[in-house]
Amino acid sequence: MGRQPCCDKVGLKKGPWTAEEDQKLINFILTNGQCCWRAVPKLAGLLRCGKSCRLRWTNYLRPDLKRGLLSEYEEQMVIDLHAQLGNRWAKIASHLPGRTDNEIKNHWNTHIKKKLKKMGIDPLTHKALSSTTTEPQQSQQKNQVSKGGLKSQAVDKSPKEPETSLQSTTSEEKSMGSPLFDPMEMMMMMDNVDGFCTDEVPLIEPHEILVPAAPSTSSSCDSSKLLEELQLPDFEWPSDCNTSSDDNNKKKMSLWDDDDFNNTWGDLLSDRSELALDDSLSSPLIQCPTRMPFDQEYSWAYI
DNA sequence: AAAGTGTGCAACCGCACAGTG
DNA sequence: ACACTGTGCGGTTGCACACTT
Repeated sequence: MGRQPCCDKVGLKKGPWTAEEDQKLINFILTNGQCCWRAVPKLAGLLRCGKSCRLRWTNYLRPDLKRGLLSEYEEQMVIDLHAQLGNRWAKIASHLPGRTDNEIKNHWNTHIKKKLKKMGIDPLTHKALSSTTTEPQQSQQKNQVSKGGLKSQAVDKSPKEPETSLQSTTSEEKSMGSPLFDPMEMMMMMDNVDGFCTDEVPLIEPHEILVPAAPSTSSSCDSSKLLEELQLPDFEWPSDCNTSSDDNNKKKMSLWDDDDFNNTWGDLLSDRSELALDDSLSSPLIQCPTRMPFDQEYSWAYI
């Protein structure tokens, strides 16, 4: 049985989102919270399909996203989780607050894969490359299931596991390999704090979207603050984004320049008045130094 | 400086699952 | 049980930018 397209594609815009579209989507979600995605484009005045709106929001506009390259710690976590879970990016992402499956998937394909190969490790099996050529690729079979197969095979045929962090990690998964650290333990700890797993992210209501009253006096890319708030264990972030050896990273991290950040939300909030937003929305927003992921190009300059 | 090539990432596509009537 | 809708997920693509020649 063929599925109907998620939306009528006639007349719908595709390709990169414009600043204006972003603004519309943000304003809509700030006003209404996340609701039925199919209805979002219509209600928000966007010529996009709902799916595209959801993707844009979850991968780029969501206020709880971190930006910038993954830290070494996060990278190691991804590698380890991948060894256990395979290409279940969403699940992996659920263990890395502020990271999206798309981001992790991209990072895996562009960075980690190469890194592992360079180290002589097969990124599919997580075993030494020399040994993978002769051994039956159990791990690969488990992890690298053809399109759509992942869900239809053992992984998700079992009764739906509670998607709560590593609680869903099966004993079988746990028995596989020997992680460099114990993500289970890590996740248990994380679950005990106010952090979240993307699996568990509730629908965001307008009053739940938090906006910083003022940027931190330190560099806004000082993720350690955020980590402190989350009370994550022994999470070492670069104290300054300039410590990154990667110029590209520097550039991206600098997108979180205090000024930009301040202007971003300040402008947004001032703009929102034009949309006749409920004033009650404004005050609770000014609460928490949550970061918004807008990049240089957009940086709300259009506001 | 220009052309060619490589890289990274945002976005799209299509499938599967869950929920509902 | 079935049809249908909405959503989530993973794979893939295309483009912009960086780098090299």
